[in-house]
Amino acid sequence: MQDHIPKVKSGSVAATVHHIAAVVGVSPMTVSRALSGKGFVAKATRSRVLTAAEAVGYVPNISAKVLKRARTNVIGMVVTELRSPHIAQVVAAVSFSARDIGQDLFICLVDEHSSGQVPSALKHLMSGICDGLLIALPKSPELVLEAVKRSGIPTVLLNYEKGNSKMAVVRGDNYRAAREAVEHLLNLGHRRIAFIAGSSFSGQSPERERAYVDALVAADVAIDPALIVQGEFHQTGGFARALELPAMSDRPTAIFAANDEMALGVMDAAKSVGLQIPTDLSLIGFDDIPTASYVLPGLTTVRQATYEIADAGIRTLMRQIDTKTITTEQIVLPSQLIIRGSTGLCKQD
Amino acid sequence: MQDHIPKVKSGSVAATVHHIAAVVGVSPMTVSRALSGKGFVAKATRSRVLTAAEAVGYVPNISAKVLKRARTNVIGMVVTELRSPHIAQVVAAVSFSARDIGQDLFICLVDEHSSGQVPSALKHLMSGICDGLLIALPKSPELVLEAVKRSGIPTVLLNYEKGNSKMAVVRGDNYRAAREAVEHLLNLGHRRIAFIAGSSFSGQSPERERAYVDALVAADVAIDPALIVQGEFHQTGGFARALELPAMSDRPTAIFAANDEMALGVMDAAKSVGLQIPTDLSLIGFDDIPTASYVLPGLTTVRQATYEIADAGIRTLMRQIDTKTITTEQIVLPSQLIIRGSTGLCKQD
DNA sequence: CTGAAAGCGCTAACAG
DNA sequence: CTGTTAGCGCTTTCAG
Repeated sequence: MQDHIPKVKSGSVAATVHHIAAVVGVSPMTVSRALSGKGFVAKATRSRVLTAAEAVGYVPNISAKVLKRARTNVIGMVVTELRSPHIAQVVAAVSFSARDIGQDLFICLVDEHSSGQVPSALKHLMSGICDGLLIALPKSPELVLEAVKRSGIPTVLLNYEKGNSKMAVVRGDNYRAAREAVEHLLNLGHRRIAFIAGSSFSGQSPERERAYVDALVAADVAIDPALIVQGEFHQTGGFARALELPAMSDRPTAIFAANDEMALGVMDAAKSVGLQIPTDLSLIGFDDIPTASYVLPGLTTVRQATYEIADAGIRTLMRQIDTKTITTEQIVLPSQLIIRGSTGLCKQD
Repeated sequence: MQDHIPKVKSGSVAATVHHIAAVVGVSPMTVSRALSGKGFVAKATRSRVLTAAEAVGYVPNISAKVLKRARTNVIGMVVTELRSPHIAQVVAAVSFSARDIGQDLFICLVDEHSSGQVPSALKHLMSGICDGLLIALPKSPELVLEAVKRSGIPTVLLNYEKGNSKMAVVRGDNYRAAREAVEHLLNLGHRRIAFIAGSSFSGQSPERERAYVDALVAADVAIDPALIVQGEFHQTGGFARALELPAMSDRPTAIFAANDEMALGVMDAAKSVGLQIPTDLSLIGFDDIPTASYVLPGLTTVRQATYEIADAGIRTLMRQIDTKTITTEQIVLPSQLIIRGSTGLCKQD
């Protein structure tokens, strides 16, 4: 008595396994089997089903799958910012990696100021649509992470550098590369080196700052708190901080910015106050965003292994999904100091 | 005999209306009504339901809603590129607008080279999860648009400037503003003006080019095909084109680039070949990406009404969704010429 | 005001 | 190799 099968695929009504079954003259279950490739279906039957499915433009309804707790082959990604070139690169890389292994990616931009609430977009993402979640929140509130962990959905954190998250993390190395960057400046003779910090939420900037402090201490250079300033990861932040330079009594001869955008801000500010880079001021950024290699002089910076991070993130997530096991490994991929024209010998000896 | 109700919300099993119903001692239907606010529920009952829902951290299962063809309050957005600052701005703006009216946004990055296939991510987006679709494909293959149209899902195209799409479109003005930009150069005395085109897929660059041609013709300046080059909307494209300048027999005194990224590429290339901007070369871009106002000299450009476009796009889409009517209006929002330091008087008279 | 029934599209599990 | 049954979580419809 299955007479409530939708009539015919007409215009805006999507085809279902029932339609195809009716066309081919088999049961919906056979269609399902033929389409999924699981179980036994006669070759002839299968090809007829496949042809019919193609003809009606059949698209399986994810939601029905979700309800059956079946795999959706969709993974969700959560970010708080997309206008940052580096984050955009990470998202693009993840998107490519996902596609490579046949997974679709739904990206969600959640409000960084979500006052103690789990964003509803994230709730949606957790409600079964996705097989797993990739979280790249530069400002991850612990509360959100808690909620995700409790939900039990396979999750991997990207570029999150903080203790006790008890979730799998894949990130680029911050400390070692940042230390190398500062040592590069020290080797060039710089002693007055400023650090422009980003936001502290993801733990990345603090690690870079720790490396900065350690490198100076190891070189017997006293830490001057006046040289550690806040740039909030924005170009405007770097710009504003650099504009203050000429007024300083003993101005730094080099600046290490916690990301490239702030460094580019410094670069423009330097020009506007008449400081030549690298002659008057050496400059290092972090991330190696595309612009870093086009500006003049080229920006010395630290390149994170973005594609490798994305790939490892996806793979780690897929492993959790496939094995139905939540893991908590921490994968750290090395970053690399890229020396370009923005750093030079300190001439103020 | 509903004894197959899941026992208790335990850890990773999401709470359902049944759980809440069991806790409160009512039927699932009453819970549904209380939660949705539709239909009549005694005040006391409602508040008990709400309390219980809050307590167990209830999140409605979208997929179940989808299956019932109910509204999901999720809208999907499709883009082919996220690393372009302007597109990132558009996506961010759309995301904000969506949140403002209580809708969640799922963003999907689809492959621009999707060889004649409708990307599976898009299929998923169309399979009921979303109430509507916002499409901002700078390289929209008509095939994809066709598939979307056939599916009957409410859709709005963003910044798509091509005829016969038969879908609603919201976009920034290209022709008028581009013409104003070229006229600005003409007024400064420039006659040798080059145009660096972007890709032609979205129809935006061709419109800007048409404005360029018309402006020159109206000013009795002959069109020199050698001055119309292809930059593919990339910074590298603009950079490469500009590097060729010094070798030209009668090099242009001004360049109009179809977007800011190419213009910034030109800027860096100009520096590297020893051309001063605006002294030796005037430069105009398009989009007014954040960097445009930070570089030195500031980049003269055309600002698209990004937030207004996003807002109008969302509103147009919501109207379609709310009224269950597919519309095909074309909304064009004015763009604005922003004059900064990269354009100056032509000195080669 | 509340409940019961049914079914959205799909697929495990079981039965032929 | 194929079909039947049942049920995922929700809401529309109809009945109290």
